[in-house]
Amino acid sequence: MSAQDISRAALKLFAEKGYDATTLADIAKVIGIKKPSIYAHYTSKMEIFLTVLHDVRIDYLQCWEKAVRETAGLSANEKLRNIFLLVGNYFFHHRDEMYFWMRMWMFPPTACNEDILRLMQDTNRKLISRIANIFQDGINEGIFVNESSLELSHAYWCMLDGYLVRMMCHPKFDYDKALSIIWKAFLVNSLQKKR
Amino acid sequence: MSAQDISRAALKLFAEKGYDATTLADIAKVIGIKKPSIYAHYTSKMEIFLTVLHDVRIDYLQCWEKAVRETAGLSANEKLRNIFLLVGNYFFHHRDEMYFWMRMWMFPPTACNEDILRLMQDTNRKLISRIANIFQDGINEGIFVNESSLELSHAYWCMLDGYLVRMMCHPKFDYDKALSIIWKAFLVNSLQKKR
DNA sequence: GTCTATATCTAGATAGAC
DNA sequence: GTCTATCTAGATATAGAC
Repeated sequence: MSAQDISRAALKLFAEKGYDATTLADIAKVIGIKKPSIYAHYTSKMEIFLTVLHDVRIDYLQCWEKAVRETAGLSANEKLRNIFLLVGNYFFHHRDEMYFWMRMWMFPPTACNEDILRLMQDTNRKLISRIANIFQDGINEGIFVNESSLELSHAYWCMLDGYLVRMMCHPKFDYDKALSIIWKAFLVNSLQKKR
Repeated sequence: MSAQDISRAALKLFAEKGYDATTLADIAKVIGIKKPSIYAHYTSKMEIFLTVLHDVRIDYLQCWEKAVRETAGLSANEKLRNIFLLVGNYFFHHRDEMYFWMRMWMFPPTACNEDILRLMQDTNRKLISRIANIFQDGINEGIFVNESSLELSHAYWCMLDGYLVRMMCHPKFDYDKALSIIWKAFLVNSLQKKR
């Protein structure tokens, strides 16, 4: 039994039920040990949570690095479309991470201190900037209409967050078909300059 | 002291901290009574929650009725834009209701039974249908491209949910400016038939 | 590292006086 | 309707044996 076995089980439970509703007994039961044994690996419940958060955050950021790398040669428009697709696909195949991340982002446990909340804000702000920069490139190249790139990024993130919300709350909905329509509705035509 | 004083205080706390992290002592303290006095008005914590949920749901649905009524004479395109605006505006001025509703929608308390979860699903499904019907009208009138109206509604709801997520998580962002850009990005041009 | 036993605390809920 | 006092259950966390 390793610390990682515990954090993996904890991720699943924190994602499903949230921090407050998950007990150490729940976690212990999943991996087949008793509650006090957890303290041989972690000093507190919060330490488990922070470990999970750290891991989920790192993986999520790596997904972004990968997405940016893979779309490096594309036009601004295609970059945006493919990053949307890659990030959406990442969470589609990492449901626990999605639930955990979104829960933490929107409704963090009250036990979290200011530093952790700030980390979440900073992390998301940086990702918003990344998208804004791509929009700015597109504007500079004359592909997009000249709007504030930050506001455009927020519009993009509305779509992305909304898409994740639908993945979480409408498990049956046809996410592939929806994705193509969402993208068609959002960006394919509307923000591009008329020629 | 009335049952409504209690449910009002509970709404605020449930919205901020969630069901699990809110204690009856918290609620009692806000309205200046002791914990056991609550039981003169409610039989359990869950009953308070269900009362709050009922009230928030009714108000939210009334907001929709009003939005539909006020946009009755408009074109499909203008209907969609104005409903988005009216619903967004409602939650902008009813922050507690927004946090409560979104929290319940995405991450309901584990103590909620199946009936309650189904009620949430049904409520949201109906609202999605409403938007789909407006899209269908627009398609029939030749205003919109001929895509599945249900999928178009999901795209619309991505924007709306994403917009609410930003209201919750980016309290400082300029929601008016964002709204106009979001709408421009989303629907003004892209789904309308080229003439 | 894992266990049993236990300490400590806090929650929801009840009893009964006023 | 509100209070004090209390019950009961379940939570995090610790002590100490193996």
